[in-house]
Amino acid sequence: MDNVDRRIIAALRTNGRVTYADLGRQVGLSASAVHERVGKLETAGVITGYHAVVDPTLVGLGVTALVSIHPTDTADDEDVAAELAELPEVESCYRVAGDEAFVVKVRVATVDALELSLGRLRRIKGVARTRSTVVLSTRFEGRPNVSDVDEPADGNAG
Amino acid sequence: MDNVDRRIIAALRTNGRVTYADLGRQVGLSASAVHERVGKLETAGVITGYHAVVDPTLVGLGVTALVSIHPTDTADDEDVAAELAELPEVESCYRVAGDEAFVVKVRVATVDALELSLGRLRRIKGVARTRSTVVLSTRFEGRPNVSDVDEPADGNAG
DNA sequence: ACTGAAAGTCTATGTCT
DNA sequence: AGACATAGACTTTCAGT
Repeated sequence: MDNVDRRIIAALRTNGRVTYADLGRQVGLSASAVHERVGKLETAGVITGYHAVVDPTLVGLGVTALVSIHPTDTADDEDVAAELAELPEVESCYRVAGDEAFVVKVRVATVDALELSLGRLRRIKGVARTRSTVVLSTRFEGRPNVSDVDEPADGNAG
Repeated sequence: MDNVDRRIIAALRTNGRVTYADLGRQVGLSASAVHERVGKLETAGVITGYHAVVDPTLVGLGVTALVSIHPTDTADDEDVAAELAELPEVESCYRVAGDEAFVVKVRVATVDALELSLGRLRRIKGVARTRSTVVLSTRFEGRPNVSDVDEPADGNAG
């Protein structure tokens, strides 16, 4: 993982559909060299995928909520996580430190759908109670944190 | 927005680097037709971008925290949001209903860096206090919610 | 809105340095 | 690890329906 890799990653986080040829121009390598590096980054699990991002309101998912999930005394984390994964409206799922077991992000069409979803969440074995925070607006989301990538490539491959 | 569009979106959410030729095969259209549809979805703002997703631990960002930001009585939401946007470690920022003004997701390298980041957050004008929840593990994140897309295309363009 | 064709570009692989 | 060559695939545009 040298600076060239970091710049490739930054470029792909910014534009996941950039061509290898373009990437090569950006980092000063041939397309085939970039192709090889990206392949290795994918194989190594550094790059886990490429995804289109969609405006949720324009696809009928205008209601977002952050839901804290408090476990029962006898709850099994893995079982709870597995059941959360079954619910398509649960977009993200974090196991957290503190009173709650999980914090999940739920995305649904309407507040009615949110109510139904919360009902499903509460019915999961191991869930004692939930606490919902409705998102009024998403200022930004999933921004790439590309701190130290602006430097020129150093050429010293790792 | 017909079923074909929804299937195209679902495919691009799953694999943002899929080719138009492939997409065409998946939805039963020519590559040029798909190209045109995707262009329209982008122009309409339905598809807002394409991004590579990276394993945070493998790029030196192993510590994630969800931070509730409680405002002062005189806080200006927009100013606070603008200042949050300046901090690269703040990956997502939600304006929420309830006691807190914002919930943000912070991604940093170490707990020391988290402490520094929380200091920066608290120093923002309009921030009264913060409440941090450290993420122990991310079970899944940003999953596509593609509910009603498995049906065959109906061919009735909107 | 879609198809099909055509020109240019890119990918993916192999060889060589 | 990367450059270069290349065959096949893909993109992008345009005329036609």
